[in-house]
Amino acid sequence: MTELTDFEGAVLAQIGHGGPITAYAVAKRTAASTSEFWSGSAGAVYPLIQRLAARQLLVSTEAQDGKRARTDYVLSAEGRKALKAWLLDAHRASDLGFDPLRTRLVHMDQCSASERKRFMHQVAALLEKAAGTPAPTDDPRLLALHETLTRARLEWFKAFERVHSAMDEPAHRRLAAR
Amino acid sequence: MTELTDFEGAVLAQIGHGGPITAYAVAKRTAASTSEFWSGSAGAVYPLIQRLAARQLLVSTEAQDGKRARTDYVLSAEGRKALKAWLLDAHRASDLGFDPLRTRLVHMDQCSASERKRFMHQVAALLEKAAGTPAPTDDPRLLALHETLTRARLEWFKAFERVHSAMDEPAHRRLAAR
DNA sequence: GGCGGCATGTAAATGGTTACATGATTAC
DNA sequence: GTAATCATGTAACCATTTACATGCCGCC
Repeated sequence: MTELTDFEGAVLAQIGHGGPITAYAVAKRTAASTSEFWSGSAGAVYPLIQRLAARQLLVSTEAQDGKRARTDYVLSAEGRKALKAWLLDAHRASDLGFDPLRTRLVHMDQCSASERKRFMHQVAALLEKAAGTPAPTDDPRLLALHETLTRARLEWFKAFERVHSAMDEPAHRRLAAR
Repeated sequence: MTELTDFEGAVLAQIGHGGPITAYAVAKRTAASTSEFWSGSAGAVYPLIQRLAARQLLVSTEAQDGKRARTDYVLSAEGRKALKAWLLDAHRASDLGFDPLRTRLVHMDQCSASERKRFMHQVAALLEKAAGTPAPTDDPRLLALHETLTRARLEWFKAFERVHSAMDEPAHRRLAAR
């Protein structure tokens, strides 16, 4: 069996936690998550869940809601095993992944000081806002995760800003400022 | 003109900084970056650069290295404009993006305490290692960015660990520990 | 009883990955 | 002089996105 992709793992984990659950509900929750990295579109989620079911990681049960057919999914034993292998993969977990902010900050030297200043201001405001907004959940663990994450992100950004702008100052100003 | 993807932006930025440069060099630098999110494979980079050139964001010049043909690229004026629009997009920049660690931590309740403990240990070790390894560059700004980032990531992880394990303790132990 | 939006999908386009191909160059 | 590796790609595959299709439900 080939390894789960990260999206497959995330969906499997959602089903493992919330199941029995429909593909529609998985899509909606994904779409509502704090990151915009996965859109949670039907076009992604329905085929993905069908693939997982074909691999026997999910078992489906047909149900009827009045006149509308519905398919509910839960993890199979195999599915739970695959989920754990994905979840507990420390090497994959500790990669940096993709951060649109980091990706841009690396190249900040390619714009003028005023452009940079304006950008840093805007970003700081958006990060502050994110840090002030609780996660869309009532699970205290997820709230804590989101809070520590957004706060750490903001602190990191500020630390970088300090270092970066310190480097902008010519040496004599840096000395004079002591 | 449609918006640049993040990978297109990152490649444009590399060319803007290092140009004139070949597709091969861009691919190699991408492959050597600290994140494994983009593989930097020829199959991704060559077509991407061809697309950017077709959109007139790059200008190419043919050169000869002994017997081997080579194509060098630099930004056009349009290309620099597009790069800045991508680079200074504060809204896209402040999204969380994709973090394989965050994606997993959200679901840590789905494994046993011992599995979780082992995982957290392994991850902590890997993050410590990353924080102790300087970025593969000699640009002091990038070094600083990488250092603040890896340190912040480690601090965030530890903060989460503290909160999470505090929640594991039954109330009387939490009180007794005062 | 018609209309907005809910629930369930499918189709085409896009963009990245792995794997392969091919000729030039370097190391031994 | 031949094996490894560099440099330049192309091809087949795969996952995700946007856009579309369709029938059901609740509401006015």
